[in-house]
Amino acid sequence: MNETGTRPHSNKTISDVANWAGVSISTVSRVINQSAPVSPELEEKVKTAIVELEYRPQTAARTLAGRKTNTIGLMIAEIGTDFYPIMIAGVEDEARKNKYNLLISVAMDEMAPQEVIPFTLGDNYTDGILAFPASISDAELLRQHSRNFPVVLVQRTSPPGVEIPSVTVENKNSARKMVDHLIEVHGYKRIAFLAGIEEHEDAILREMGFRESLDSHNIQFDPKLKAQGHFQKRESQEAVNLWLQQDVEFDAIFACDDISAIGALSALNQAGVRVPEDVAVVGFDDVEVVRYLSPPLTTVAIPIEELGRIAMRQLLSLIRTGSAEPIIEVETELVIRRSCGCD
Amino acid sequence: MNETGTRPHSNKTISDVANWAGVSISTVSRVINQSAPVSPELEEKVKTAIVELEYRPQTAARTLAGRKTNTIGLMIAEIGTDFYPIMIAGVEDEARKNKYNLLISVAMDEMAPQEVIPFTLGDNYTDGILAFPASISDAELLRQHSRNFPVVLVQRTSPPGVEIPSVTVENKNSARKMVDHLIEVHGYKRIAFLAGIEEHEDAILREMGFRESLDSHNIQFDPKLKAQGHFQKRESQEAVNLWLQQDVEFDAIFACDDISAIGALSALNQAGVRVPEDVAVVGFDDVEVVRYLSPPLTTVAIPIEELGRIAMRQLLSLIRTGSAEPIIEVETELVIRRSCGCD
DNA sequence: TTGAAAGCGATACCAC
DNA sequence: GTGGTATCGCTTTCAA
Repeated sequence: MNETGTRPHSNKTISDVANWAGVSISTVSRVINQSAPVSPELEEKVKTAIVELEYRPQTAARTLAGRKTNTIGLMIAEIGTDFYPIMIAGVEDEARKNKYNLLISVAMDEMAPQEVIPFTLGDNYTDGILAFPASISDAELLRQHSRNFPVVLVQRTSPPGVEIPSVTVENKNSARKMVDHLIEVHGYKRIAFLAGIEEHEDAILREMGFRESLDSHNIQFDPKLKAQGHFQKRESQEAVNLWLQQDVEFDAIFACDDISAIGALSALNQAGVRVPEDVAVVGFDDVEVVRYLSPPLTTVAIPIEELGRIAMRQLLSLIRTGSAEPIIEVETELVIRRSCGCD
Repeated sequence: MNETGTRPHSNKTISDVANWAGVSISTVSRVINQSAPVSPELEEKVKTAIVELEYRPQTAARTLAGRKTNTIGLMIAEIGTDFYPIMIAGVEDEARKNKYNLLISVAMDEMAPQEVIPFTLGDNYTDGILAFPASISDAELLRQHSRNFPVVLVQRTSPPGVEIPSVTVENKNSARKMVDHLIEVHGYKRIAFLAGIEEHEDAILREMGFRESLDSHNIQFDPKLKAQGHFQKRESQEAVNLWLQQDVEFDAIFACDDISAIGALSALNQAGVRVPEDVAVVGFDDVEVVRYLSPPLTTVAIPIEELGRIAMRQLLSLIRTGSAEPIIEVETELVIRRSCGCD
C-alpha cells in the first residue's frame, strides 16, 4: 500500500507469461535465467510472450526467492565535489558490465537518527557495499564484517583487528614527490600546507609525505605555515587570506587536494599575488577543472575513474569468490603544469 | 545463490524475533511499522528482541508483501559535472526526510543493450523515478506513463501527447536578461555564443533567449559567432581558440553553461586575451567553482539543490496522491561578478 | 525437457 | 490488542 491506498499499476506476472505461452512458470523462469535447457520451440514462445506482454520480472520476488539482489551499494558521505562523480562513473560502468545495479546512499555517518532499526545499505538491500570515508561507522563496519557481508573500503583502510579489503591511493609517496619537486627543482623553502579533514586518511598521509620531504631536505616544519582547508574552496581561500593579512611569508603552497588549491589560487589572485611568479601553488587529485585554471595547476594525478573500477572489481571478487586483495594501493603521477613555476 | 553457491550470511527473520519475544509475527510487524496499537509491555519485549538479535527486516520480503519499494530512482546520463552532484544532494536529502532511498542509475539512453528484457529503474525496483535528459527513451517514458507509473522529468518537458510532470529552469528569460545586461550595461555588440548539446532543451531555450535579446536590440545574429561547446570544457576551449586563430572579432562570449565558460576563459587566458578588459565572458548555472575563477564569473544562478528538492517533492506527490504540478519552472537570478566587466 | 509444489520473509486481513 | 493465515511473484527442488 502507499499512503493513499491506491495501487499505481497492475503488473504482468510470470504466470501471465506462462499462460500466454502455454507453458509452466518453471519454464518461463528457465528461459529468463537460462538456468536449465529449454527446447527451442518453447523458448521462442516464451520470449514472444515476454515481449508481447511487456513483462518485467519483479525484483523483490526474485530476490526473496533467490537470495541475491543484483545490486551493490555505494555509501558516500558527500558527492558535492568533482572527485566522486568521476569515481562513480567508473564504479557504475564496471557494475553494469557485470549486470549489477547501483544503490547510492549519500548519508553521513552521524546523520542516521537513532531508531530501533538502523538503516544500512548492507542490510538486505544489496549484495555488497563500497564504503567511503565517513559514510559508515566502525561499529556497523564490524557488524557487517562479522556477518560475513561483502564490504570493500575505498580511500580508507580497515579498522584494527579485522581485515576488510581496501583500495587506497599512494598518498604519502606522491605528496613527498610533489614537495621534493617544489624544493629541488624550484628551490622553494617556505612551503605552506593547506591541510584536509583531520580524520581523513588521505589527508593524514599527504601531510606525512609533506613533512617527510621537508625533513629529508633539512627544512624545519613551521606550524605557522599550516592551516586547515578542510578540502573546501571557501575555507582554503580564507586561510590563505589570513596568511596574507598577517604577512606570513611563503613562496609556495602545497594544498592537500585540488579543491583547496582552487581556493588558494582565488585568494592569491584577488590579492594581486602572481602565481607562480610570487607564490607557487600545487594540488592533489587532478580533478578535471584544474587544467583549465590560470595558471593550469600542477598536481598529483589519481586515476580516479580507475579507482572506482578497481574497487568495484574487488567487491565483485568478494561477492563471488568470498575473497579479495586485502590492500590495493593505486599509483599516481606527478602532473607538472604551470602553477608550480615550471613553464 | 551467488556464483559460488555460498550463502553470505544467515539472517534473523521476523519469526526469530517473535519467538524470542514470545509473541506472534503479526505483533512484531506491528511494532516495526507502527501499523496498529500494541501494548507497552509487548512493544518493549519486541524492541529488545530486535536489538538483541540485531534483526533487520528483509527489504525484498517487505516489498513483495507490501507492494512498495521505498526507493526512488534517479536516471541520469552523466554525473561527471559540477551540476548533478549538487542536485543529487537536494534530491537525496528530501528523499531521506521522507524515508526513501535513492537508486541512482547513470546509464545513457543508447547504452542499454537490446535484450529480451530491457532494464529500467522504473520496473519493480522503485516506486517512482526522476528522469533527466538523455537518460531514458521517449518510448520507455511513454510506456511507464501508460502503466501509470510515477515519473517526473527534470530539465526537460513532457513528450507531446502526454502530460508527464516536469521541473525545468527559467532558461529563455534568464538568457535574455543576461545578454540584455551585456548589451545595455556594457555596450557589447559582437557577442559570441557557445552553444550546448543540440537536443538538450536547456541549450535550445538559452539560445532562443540569446537571439531574442539580440533581436530586441537590433543586433543581427552572426553565424560566425556561434560555435558548439557541447557543455564541455575542452570543446569550448577549442572553439574559442579557433575564433582567435581566425581573427573573428567579438567583445563578449555568452556561454551556454558554466562549464563551457570555463573552457572559454582558459583559451582566452592562454592566448593572453584579458578578461574582461578585452573580452567579457559570462556563463549559466552558477556552479560552485566559478566564483573562484579569475576573474570570478558573471553567470545565471540556478538554485541547483533546490531544483533537486522540488523535483523530489513533485515525485512524492505523484506517488502519494497520484498527481503533481504539470510544469514547474524554477526561477533564476543574475549573478554579476567581474568577468562581464562590472566593477 | 517439462510441470507441480514447496518455500523465501514479510504484510494485512480476519477472527477472537 | 493479539494471533493465525492467505498472499505477494519468483526460484528451485523433485518427479515424471
